[in-house]
Amino acid sequence: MDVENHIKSNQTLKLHKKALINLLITSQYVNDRINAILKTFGLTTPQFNVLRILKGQKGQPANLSTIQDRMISKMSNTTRIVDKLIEKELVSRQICKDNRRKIEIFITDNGHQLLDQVNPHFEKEERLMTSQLNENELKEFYNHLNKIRINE
Amino acid sequence: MDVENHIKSNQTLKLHKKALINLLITSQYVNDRINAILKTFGLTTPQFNVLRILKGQKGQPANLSTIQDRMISKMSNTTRIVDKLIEKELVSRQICKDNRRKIEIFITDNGHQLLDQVNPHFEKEERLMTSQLNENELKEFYNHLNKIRINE
DNA sequence: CACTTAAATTTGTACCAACAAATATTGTAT
DNA sequence: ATACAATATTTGTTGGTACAAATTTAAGTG
Repeated sequence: MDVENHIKSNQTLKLHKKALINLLITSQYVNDRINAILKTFGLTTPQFNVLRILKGQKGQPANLSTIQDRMISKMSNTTRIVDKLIEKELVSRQICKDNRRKIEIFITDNGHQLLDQVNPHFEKEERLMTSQLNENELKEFYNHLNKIRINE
Repeated sequence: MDVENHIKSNQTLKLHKKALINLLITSQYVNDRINAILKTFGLTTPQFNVLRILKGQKGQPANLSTIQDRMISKMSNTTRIVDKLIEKELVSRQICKDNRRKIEIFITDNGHQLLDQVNPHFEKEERLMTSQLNENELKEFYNHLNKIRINE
């Protein structure tokens, strides 16, 4: 669907505006598709991301700052996301012996099992959403995105 | 910044994954920049969007369904966004005479004045964020986004 | 008119984000 | 050792999102 149609605009927008609006609409679309999958497993996107980060630790624990560093959206409340995961027994938390300010977070066996269930669906959806773009187009798209964040 | 670096991934990701993650990171970036501007005027993004939609009505009122239709993210709670704007006296609400189920929302003079103040800053930021892409690249970028939403 | 269905909005709940302030622990300087 | 700064996490508050259920009013049917 065209952007003007999507937001039901009655004026003709400049291309750079349309591109930015399309970026927001499309990321919303991607988020919605991902949410729909995760929801069937009782997970939210940030919860899933925390689990993936912990899995990436390969047995090593992570403290909250580390998790926060690796999140796509650097938000401030990893504590409360982890709380939810602990309720579901997907992760566990213990105070770091060396530095009692730090909290070590582990993924549990339950957590691993849930990830293994979710991942095939997740990756299928990722492939589907990018299936209309060939390698060259993906590369272009990637570079264009980088140019928007040029002043980051 | 590269995507792997951004999420501190230690594995090499496939291009289609990197592109999708970059999409989410970049839309987050755009949202953050926009929020930063609106915040100095005491507005949130959805509040600003509702104001813009009402301005686009050119004197005509809008009901809640209309506003919702034109929002970038079609969320369910226009009522509460409008409540915030009424508190700030940027919009007013009155029950439609013809159909008392419908609520007519108007932008106030205050609302217009605030929009006139915000818009130059907003448009400057839009131009800045797209300044590294020429017209042809913007067109490509726009088309690539559409291809991701192909199954919409 | 009574009854049912549909439309438009409101309300409730659970979760997340942004921000600021509070708390707890460690490190450092004198 | 005491005071102070830095680090890591937690907590409180406001605003937003998604979803479902409730409410209100309008419209249609016998």
